Amino acid sequence: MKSYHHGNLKQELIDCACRLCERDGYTKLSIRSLAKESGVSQTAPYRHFETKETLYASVATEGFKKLSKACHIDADKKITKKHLVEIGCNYIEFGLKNANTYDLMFGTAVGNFAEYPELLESANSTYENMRLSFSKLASDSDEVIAFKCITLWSMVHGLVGILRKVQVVGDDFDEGVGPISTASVIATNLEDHLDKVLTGLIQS
Amino acid sequence: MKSYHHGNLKQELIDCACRLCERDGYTKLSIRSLAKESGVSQTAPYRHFETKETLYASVATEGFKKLSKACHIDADKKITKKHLVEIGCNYIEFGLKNANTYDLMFGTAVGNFAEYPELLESANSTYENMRLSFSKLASDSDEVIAFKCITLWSMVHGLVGILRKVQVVGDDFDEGVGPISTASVIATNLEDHLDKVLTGLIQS
DNA sequence: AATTTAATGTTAGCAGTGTAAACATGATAG
DNA sequence: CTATCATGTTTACACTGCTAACATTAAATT
Repeated sequence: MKSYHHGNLKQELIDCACRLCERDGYTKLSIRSLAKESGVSQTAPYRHFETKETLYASVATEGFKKLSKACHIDADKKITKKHLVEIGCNYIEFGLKNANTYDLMFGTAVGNFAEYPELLESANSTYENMRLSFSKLASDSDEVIAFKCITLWSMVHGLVGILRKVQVVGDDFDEGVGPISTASVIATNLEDHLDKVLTGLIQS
Repeated sequence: MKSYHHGNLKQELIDCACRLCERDGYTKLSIRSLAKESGVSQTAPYRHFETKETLYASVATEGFKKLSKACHIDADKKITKKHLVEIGCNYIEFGLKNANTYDLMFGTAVGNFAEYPELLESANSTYENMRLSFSKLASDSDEVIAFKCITLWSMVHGLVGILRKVQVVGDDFDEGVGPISTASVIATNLEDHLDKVLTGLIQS
């Protein structure tokens, strides 16, 4: 009883892609399998996504929207260092819990964000979130605020990458004081850790 | 006049893979093109690399060796904060100049380092370099040293990722005080930046 | 030195991929 | 009611990773 036209294919493809991407990693995602999953012919997705990269861009856009939401602090409240720590924690938590999507968002799968306006906007809004919070924390110049944003962002981004990678780097010489145990300690005391590194940053 | 047996195929494949990987990114690397480039049949590489991931692992191993070398500080000298800054700078410089190889080393192309002993060793030696330097900087416990390593590593790793990504994130609202200009400022004043963030870390 | 064995190469072929071109269907605008 | 256009299908091409069966030659064993 299914009709020739699907009706809502694009959104269904995106949803499905997000799911499969997070489950198996974006490398394992194929347009054909996606089409099959949606009960549609192999090339139907091409009516909605010019290339595979366009599909990637859509998945990444969804990712940035979720990340933005996860890092959003209610704007009415007064912002304190604690809030910044919370943002950082939420960011890292997102990166660790949505590792495969995170790879797509920050890897090279989508080469040039500027080619995908929605992706650009969602990515920038993540930054804008952070910018706003810093601007409410202290009356810094725009330059200083941007500097603090980039610094915090690179810190939490780096932690996501290293915390993930360390798990995979072998425990030959760990013995409770090596990188793995240490990473695990950091991961379970994220707030403390971020508080520490943020203190220096905010005072600067 | 070429003989049936190549003689040095494995090494030539690795070298060639490193070159192509850095030039075009590891996604564009195919075993078949690699074989053609080395003047050998499509499936000859399979005598030396069980799967494509094994080849990736070899390229990543080379990458970690180079990274280790780039971050090596002569062990005889007394280590100062300046040396740590230099290590960080060299690390970041490597990441930015060998971006595609860096992706392979820190992405998910090679799932489990433990399956590739040489990769494991070369990756760990990068860490070990850092560990040694920190241990010569101050008489901290092994735990504290490991903590400082992970923190520094995540900082420089994060900077590599963000500095690269920001270039690609659109400049709609940059106007000289946005993320792009800021990232560029940080990139051209890496030493200052690392000095700043390291000061807090070392004192902790 | 002759012969067996193992390492390294080739050929042929399968299943899967991204993508383009030509065609089919049906919702919608005139 | 009809023409148009968005959306779907079929077919096809060039490419991929990888396997199996076979060829060649270097190395080990007798």
